[in-house]
Amino acid sequence: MTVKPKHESSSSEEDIPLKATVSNTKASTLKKVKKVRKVAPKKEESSEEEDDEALSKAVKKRKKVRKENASKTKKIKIEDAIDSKVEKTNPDDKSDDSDTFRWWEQEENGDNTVKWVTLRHNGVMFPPEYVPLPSHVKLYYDGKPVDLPPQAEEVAGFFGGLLESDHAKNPVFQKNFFKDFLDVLNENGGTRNNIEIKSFEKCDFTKMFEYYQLQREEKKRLTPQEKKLIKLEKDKLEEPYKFCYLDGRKEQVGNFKLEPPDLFRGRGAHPKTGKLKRRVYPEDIVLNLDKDAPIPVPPAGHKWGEIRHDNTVQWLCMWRENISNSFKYVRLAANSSLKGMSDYKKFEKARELKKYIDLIRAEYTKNLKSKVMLERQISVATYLIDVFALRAGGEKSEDEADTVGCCSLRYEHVTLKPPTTVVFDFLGKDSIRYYQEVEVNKQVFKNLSIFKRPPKQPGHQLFDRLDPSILNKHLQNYMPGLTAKVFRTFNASKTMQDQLDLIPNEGTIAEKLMRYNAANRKVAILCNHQRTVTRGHVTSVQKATEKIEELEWAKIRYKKAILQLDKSQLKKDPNFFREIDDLTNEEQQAIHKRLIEREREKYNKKFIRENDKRKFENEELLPESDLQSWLASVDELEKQYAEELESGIVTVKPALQDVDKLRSQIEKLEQRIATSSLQLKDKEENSTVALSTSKISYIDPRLSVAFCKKYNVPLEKVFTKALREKFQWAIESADANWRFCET
DNA sequence: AGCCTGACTTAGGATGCCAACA
DNA sequence: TGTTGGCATCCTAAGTCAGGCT
Repeated sequence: MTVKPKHESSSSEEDIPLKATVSNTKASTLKKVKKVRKVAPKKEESSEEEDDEALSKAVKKRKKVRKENASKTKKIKIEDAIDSKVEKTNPDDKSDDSDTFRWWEQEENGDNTVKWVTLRHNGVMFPPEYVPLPSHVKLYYDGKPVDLPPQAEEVAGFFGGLLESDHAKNPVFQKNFFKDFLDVLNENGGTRNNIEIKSFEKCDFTKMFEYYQLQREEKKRLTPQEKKLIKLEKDKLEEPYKFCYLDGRKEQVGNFKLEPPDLFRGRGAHPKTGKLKRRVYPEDIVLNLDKDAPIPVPPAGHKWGEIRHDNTVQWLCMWRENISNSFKYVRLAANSSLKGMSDYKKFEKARELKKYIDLIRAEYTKNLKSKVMLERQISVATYLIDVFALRAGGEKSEDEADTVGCCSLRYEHVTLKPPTTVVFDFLGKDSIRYYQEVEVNKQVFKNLSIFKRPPKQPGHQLFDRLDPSILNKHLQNYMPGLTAKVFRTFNASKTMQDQLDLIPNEGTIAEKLMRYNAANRKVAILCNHQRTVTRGHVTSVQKATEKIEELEWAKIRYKKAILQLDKSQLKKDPNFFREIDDLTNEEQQAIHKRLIEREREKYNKKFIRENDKRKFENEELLPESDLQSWLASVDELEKQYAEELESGIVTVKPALQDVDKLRSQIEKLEQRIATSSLQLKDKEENSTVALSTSKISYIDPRLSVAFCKKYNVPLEKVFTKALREKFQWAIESADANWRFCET
């Protein structure tokens, strides 16, 4: 799992003398960490109340809406209706290439507010209804099988499915799950065989877990044809929801599937993790379509919550979720024109920053010494956002994970080491740790120490005068539309461009690609884009390390062999033999053991496989003696190695009893060691860095397009199919000389 | 003027698939 | 010829930020 250090704040508080007067920070004005939310007092407490309130509100609204819309709903077969309405420009052409709306070739249209004129779609795809488990699969309580009502069984099953995951071991997750589970159980009349469930500890979900495992395996075992058939079926069901018509053009919908009910999997130390995310019904859903659009037919026996005709937004459907009472949307896919246009605008905005960045940097550097505390804070914050690509850092409520960004940094997140070293250590978005020990501008250092002066202490806001909206308002003074996040985009793309500029236009495609990825990695590190190490990472690193050790061992062994043939070599080239005693006896022994072990395994496997094959083909089986003789040869080798270790004299194949031959073997081994080491290093460095996020969101795609054109690298080597679709606008508009900004 | 909601982008983990490899 | 590891895709959580409301 990701590192989540709640490290002690080392209080290395140097009192830095300061010339400029700073407005006094009274303890009373300090924002406390855990600010009591500034919401209406009732909202505070119990989640049941909250849910009830939200529910009844929603119900009222729904009723109102239903009344309003009752007359509107026409029962038309929606698909036909949509298709008949659409005048296709090229009716027979199925290739989506010519279907695509090349908005980037159009005159730029300044109006942002109206997103479409017509919008038609089939609503959202509902998840299947719950299918109760077979009667032999049950939750056990205190050793006894429990008869649960299906609604409660479903919730128990959610937990059962996660049994071996970290979530299920998290006490907060358990507690939240158990409470919601009991609620559902009680709402549905309790257990049906009079077992009273009281304690989580007495619940045994293993039967459920095993059942899901079994199902999964069965699914895997299906023949390719069966799998294909199932997929075909699935595609057919999804088809109507995959596309919508936006201004008459067929466009892909992104998340056309409703989120199924589940246990909420909050990230980091989320207080609500494990709570039941309840099933969403048509009555919960608001549809957004144009006024004349046919209304999709809701599932039988149901009605839509509301029909809206708001062409200033880009969503198709929306509903409120019950975990934090916020909205979820069905929206267009990444390859759609609307998404493409906003993406384009995002990067153009970032490029525009280039025109102002020098001035902004000069000003914040100057204002680091401002007499006004707020200005100092703005300057330091802007500096941190600009130099270290921090996020804005809005305030969070108590029922979310405790994570911070720039403006919400607290005393304990920043450690100062004079003269100018700063250690950042905090949990950012998604509870990803940001840990950096960096050198900062002298005045920034001074200011940070002022921001940390008593009476401030751990828990207090570093920037007590600042929040993202103040900061953003300040930034707008420089450039319209400038906000904190623009700096991240700007610096990421700028970094990428600078890094790509350093790559020589030579070598193989593989080499160029490696360098492209190295540039990408620089950006990812700047943005602190991390990933958890994959399941097999530790073992695979170990394997690779052992492999290198073995190559080293083989190399040393050959060097010894050379000396056995010709002692005078040592004098001629002592450096070459320097490493000859590098491996201790224990290390050699360990290597021997691995090599021997592997040999044995190899023969054992070979024997089994060979006989399996023969059995299948009705041939005579190999006698056990064959295996024994193979293994005997391994025993022989083992003995040989042991003797070598004892005597220090190595035995090499007769063919290699020659100094020159040995030398050329050694050279080959050295090559292999070099490549393997490089690969290992790459693997290690990449194990915690996620390259994809910056590629998808921060690096102007035109940089990659220009790189590919200029360096003759096929585009599909750097952009997956999905990315090529998403960035079609960039692919078609950037040439080999395109620049993000002048350097 | 601050607060909160709504709508949008950005994010890492889970899952599924395919190709490289033994 | 099955395994495995790496990558693409799917999924949805978690941010940012504007604007409307009190």
